[in-house]
Amino acid sequence: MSLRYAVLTLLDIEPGSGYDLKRRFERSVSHFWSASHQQMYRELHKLHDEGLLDCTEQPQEGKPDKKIYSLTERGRAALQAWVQQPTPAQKIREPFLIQLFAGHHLTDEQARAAVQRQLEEHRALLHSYLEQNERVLQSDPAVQERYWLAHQTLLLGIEAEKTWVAWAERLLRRLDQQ
Amino acid sequence: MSLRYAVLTLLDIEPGSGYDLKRRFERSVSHFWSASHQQMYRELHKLHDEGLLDCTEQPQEGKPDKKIYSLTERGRAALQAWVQQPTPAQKIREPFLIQLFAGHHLTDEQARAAVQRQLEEHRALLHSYLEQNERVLQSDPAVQERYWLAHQTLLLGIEAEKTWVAWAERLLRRLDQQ
DNA sequence: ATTAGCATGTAAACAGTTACATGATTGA
DNA sequence: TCAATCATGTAACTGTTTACATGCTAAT
Repeated sequence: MSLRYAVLTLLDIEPGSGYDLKRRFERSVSHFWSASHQQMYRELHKLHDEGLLDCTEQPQEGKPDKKIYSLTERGRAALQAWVQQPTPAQKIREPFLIQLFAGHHLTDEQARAAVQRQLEEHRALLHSYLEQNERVLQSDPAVQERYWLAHQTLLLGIEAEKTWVAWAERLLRRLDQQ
Repeated sequence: MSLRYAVLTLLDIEPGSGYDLKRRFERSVSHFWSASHQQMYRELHKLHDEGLLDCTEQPQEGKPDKKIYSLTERGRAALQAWVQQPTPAQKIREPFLIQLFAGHHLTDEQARAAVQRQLEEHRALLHSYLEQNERVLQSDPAVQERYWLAHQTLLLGIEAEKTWVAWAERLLRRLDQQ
């Protein structure tokens, strides 16, 4: 149920096509949501059928037409109603931690390599969130003011990745000592 | 695909029934995996059909029979093979952060209440993980030694919840200043 | 020539949630 | 008597991933 509101939220900030949306998910909300382009298109069709989105086709030279979606009155009302509802914290599902939990099947060398891989992935995420943060801090102060709560989500993403990185580094040092 | 290996991992440590398993998920791996009892039973049937699990029925007085599952040779081999494979980091999906991202639809008072609710949930999680940790630290040192990597996952859970709590508290102070 | 990016979609498989169903025991 | 715990299951639905499909442009 949350994907639809993630879609409505981004289109509320700025209208766009399914393709646009996919990229904006990757660039601006990947620290708390992700979705494939198939999910986008399906959700956009559904929301359009339900009258929460308007759609205007925009012809382009040498490229397929773009279908630009934007919120209708009802769409904005639906988003506003949902935003005010309590939401339970998401359950975590982290396959890598299952592997560590079954870690007595690993040699120290294998464990080291696995942790090292995760460390690199999380360092890369941290790096990209920090870059995003720099971009936000250099943007129009009036926009920053308007979306300051949205910005807090990025700060949480940064803190979460720092936590992962620190944990993985500590674990690697331990594995090295053995 | 990961649920099956989570199930195999727990049954590898100690055989048990679907019901047992459900409780053990809640008590010992809830910081990185969760599943409903329906998922357990379905997965157990599948794994049994595929020959990765043995099943022996254990009659009980005044209670329904228990079906005790344990790993077969092939089950152990399948787990060991999977544990050694690289796994990509899980994508995050946190509905509450969508709500904050659309936070310009909230009054300060509504935002405060929402953050407060999350803070309480994460404090409760932190508390329960710390309790789990105490139990681990008071258990048999030989067992602690054997499962020290598994224990690392709990330490990450604790750090992650501390990060959430600290973030939410900072955000609340900010909202109060407004 | 090949790869990457733009742009949209269908179909099938897999995973997860919610609701319903049964039936016994134990404790408040 | 009512709720909780033990113990297992079916059915329907919703959500997510993976594979396949088309076709154009721009850069290497």
